[in-house]
Amino acid sequence: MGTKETASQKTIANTLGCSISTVSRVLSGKYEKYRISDETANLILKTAEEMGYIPDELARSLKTNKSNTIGLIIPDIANPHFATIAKIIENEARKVGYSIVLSDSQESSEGESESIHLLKSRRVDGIIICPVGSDSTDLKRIIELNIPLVIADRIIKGLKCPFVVSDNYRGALEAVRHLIHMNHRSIACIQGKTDTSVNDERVRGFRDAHVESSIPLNEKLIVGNNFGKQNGYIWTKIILKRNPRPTAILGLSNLISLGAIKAIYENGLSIPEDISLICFDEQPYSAYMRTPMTTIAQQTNEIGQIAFNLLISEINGIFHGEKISNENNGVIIPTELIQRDSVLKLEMKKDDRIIHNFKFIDDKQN
Amino acid sequence: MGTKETASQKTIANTLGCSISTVSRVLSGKYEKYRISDETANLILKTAEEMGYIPDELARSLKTNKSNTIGLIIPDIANPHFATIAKIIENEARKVGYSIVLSDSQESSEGESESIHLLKSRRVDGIIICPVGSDSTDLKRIIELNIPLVIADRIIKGLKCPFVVSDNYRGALEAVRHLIHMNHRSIACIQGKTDTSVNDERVRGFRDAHVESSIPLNEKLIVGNNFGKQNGYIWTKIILKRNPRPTAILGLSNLISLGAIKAIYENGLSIPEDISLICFDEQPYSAYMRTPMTTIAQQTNEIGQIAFNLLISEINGIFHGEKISNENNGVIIPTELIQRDSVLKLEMKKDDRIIHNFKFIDDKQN
DNA sequence: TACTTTAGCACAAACGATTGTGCTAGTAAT
DNA sequence: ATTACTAGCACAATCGTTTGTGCTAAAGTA
Repeated sequence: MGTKETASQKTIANTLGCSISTVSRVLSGKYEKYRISDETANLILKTAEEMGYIPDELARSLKTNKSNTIGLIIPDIANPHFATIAKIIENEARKVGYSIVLSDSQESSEGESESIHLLKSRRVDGIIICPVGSDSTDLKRIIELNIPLVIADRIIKGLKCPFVVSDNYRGALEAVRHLIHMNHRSIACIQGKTDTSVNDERVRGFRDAHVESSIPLNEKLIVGNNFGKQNGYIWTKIILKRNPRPTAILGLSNLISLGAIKAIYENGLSIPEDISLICFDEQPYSAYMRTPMTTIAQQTNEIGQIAFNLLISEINGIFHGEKISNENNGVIIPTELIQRDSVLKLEMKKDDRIIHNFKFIDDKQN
Repeated sequence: MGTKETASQKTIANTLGCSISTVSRVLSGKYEKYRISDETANLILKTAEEMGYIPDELARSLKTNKSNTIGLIIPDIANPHFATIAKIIENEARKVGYSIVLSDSQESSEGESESIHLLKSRRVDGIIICPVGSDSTDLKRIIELNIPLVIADRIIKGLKCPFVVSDNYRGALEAVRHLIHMNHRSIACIQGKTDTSVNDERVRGFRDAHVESSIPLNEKLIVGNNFGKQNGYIWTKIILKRNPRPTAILGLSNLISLGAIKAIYENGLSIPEDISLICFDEQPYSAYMRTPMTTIAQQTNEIGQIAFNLLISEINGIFHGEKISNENNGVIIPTELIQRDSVLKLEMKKDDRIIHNFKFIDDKQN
C-alpha cells in the first residue's frame, strides 16, 4: 500500500512535460552550463520540492562510479578505543559528504575477509581497516584493485599502504623505564594477541627497557595471549603464585588490567602496596579506580582523524590518476604516560645502584 | 593505471561469446529455472572465478529495489552502551546478508535529520534509530515513506512504530526503593537530558519510589540537564554544599556518576561513609572502582538483538505487502540492580518506622 | 513427412541517474 | 532574404544488474 510513490527525475519530467536530462541538470545545479532558463529551472526545483524528490544515490553511484561511501572495518566496535576511532571517522566523513559502512570483524580473520568482500561489492570509495592479524593477502588484493586503503591502529609489515599507529614501542618502553626508575626489577608483562603489531611492539618496548638498563629479563614473566579481561585475570592468578613474586605488572590493554585487578584483589593483595600496575589505554574511569591507575594514554582522536585524512588523500590521489601512496607515508602518534597511584616506589638495595645509567636505546621504528 | 579492469557480467559474456542474461542467471544460481546447460554454467562459473568477478551490489540494488543495507543512527557511538548495541546489530545483520550504514547524530537534532536524509538517499531497507530528542516529525516522514523503522533505547510518544527500551522507570524505582530500604530519606537525583524518555522515565521512577513510601520529595534535589561527566561533577559540587546534605545520590548515567565521584573525592568525602551512590549502567569497571559501585544494569545486548529482530520483521512484513507494525509491538526490557558497596545502611530513627509499608505503585507503562 | 514439444539460450526493457551531442526556433548580421 | 548564431532544450547511450519473453534447432510424436 505505497501511500506515496517516491519521486524520481522521471516522474518530475513527466508531470512537467520536459525531459529527464533537463531535470537532472537543474537538480544537480549545472543548469547554467547547459543554458536552462531560470523559468524552467525554478519550476523544476519547485515541483521537485513538492513531490518530495530524494536523489537516488545508488543510481548516481552506478553512473558516476563513485559511491561517496567509505568502508570501516573494526575488530570490535564495543571496545571504546575503536569506538572512538569510528566516531571521529564518521564525523569527519560526513562533513565532506561520505557515509560509513561499518563492519565488525570480531577479531577474526574470516570476519575480516568477509567484510572486505562485502565492501568491494558495495563499491566503497575507500577502506579504513584496523586489521586483525598479520596476514596481508586480503589487503594486498585491495591494493591491486586500486581501492584506496589505509591501515589504522595496527601495522602490517611489507604492505605498501599508508597507516597510522600509536608509538606502542615507546609507550611500553617509557612505562617500563618508569617502573625501573621506581626500582622495580621483577616486572611481569601480560600481553595481548601475539603476532599483532600492537602487541609485539609493546613487548619489544618492554624488552628493550630492560636491556638499556641492564636488567636481566625473565622470559617467564611475559605471559598471556589475548587482549581480553579473562586473559588478564588468569595470568595474574598464575603470576601471583610465583616465588619470588614480581613487584610490578605491565598490562598490555585496558581489559587485561581489569582482569589483573580482579585477581589481585581476590588474592587479598593491594595495589600498589603489594604489587604495582601500569596499564595501556587511558579511560574515563582510570582516575576513579580503587587505586587511581597509572596509564599509557593513546591519542585515539588523532588516530581517527589522521586515518581519515590519509584516506581522503588516497582517494583524491587515485581519483586524479596519480597513486600517491608509498611505504613512507605512515604516521606514528606518540603516547603519554599518565602517572597516578598504582606504582609504588621501592626501596633500593645498595648493589642495584648502577642501573640508573640508562643506555637509552635508539628506537627507530618502521 | 588500472592494473585490472574489474570484471562485470558483460566482460564475462563477451569473452565467452554468450549473452549477459545467461551469465546473470548462472551467477545468481537460477540457471536451472532457465534451463542453462551444466556445461555452459560451469564454464561461466569458472571464468567468473578466473576473472575475479565481484557482483556490483549497487547495480543489483537499483534493479531489485533492495539494498541489503540497514541504517543505524546512534547519538554517540563512543558511548559503550550504544557501541554495544551497534555491535550486536552489525553482527546479526551480517549473518543474514545486511550491511550497516552507521550515522552518529552527535546528540543533535540537526545531525539526526541529516542522517535520516542520507539514509533515505541510500535507499536503506530499514532504519534503527536511537533518537536524540522527543521530536517525531522526521521519524513520521520515514514511516509515511514506508521505510521500516524501529526505535531503540528511547521512546517517542505517539509514534506508530516498534520500539525496544529498558524499563527505565522500574530501574529507577527499584534503585530508590533500595536506597529507602537502607533508610535514606534525602536522596538527590542528577538527571540527564530532559525531554528524553530515558531521563523522564527514570525521574518518574525516582518520584514514585518516594510516593509509595510516603517520603516527602524535595524537588530541589532533582538537578542537572545532560548525561555527561561535567554535569555530574558540577551538580554534585553544588549538592554537597546543601544543608542538610543529602545522604545519597542517584546518578542517571554512568558518566554523570563518574563526575559525581570526582566531586565527592575532591571535597574530601568518601563513598559510602559520607554519601551513598547508585548509578545507572553497569560497566566492566563498575566492580573495580575505589568503592565498588551499586549499579542499575541494562541488558544492552538484548536491546540490540531485539531491535534487529523487530526491524527484520518490519522489513519482511512490508516486503510482503502487509504492514505489521502498530503501537503495541514495543518491547520493554527489565533492568537489574547490582548491589555492591556504594550504598551505606543508615541507622533508622524511631519515628521513621512506618515507611516500610510500601504502597507498591502499579507501574503500567506505555 | 509434417507437426508439436522442449531444451537452451539471446533480446531487450527496465532500475534512476549523468552527459555528450543534436535539434529547433528565434534573433542578429549582411 | 539568406546565412549565422545562440538560447534552450530533447535524445539516447551508459553504468551493471535482473527478468519476461521470444527465437532456434533438435528431439519426439503421429
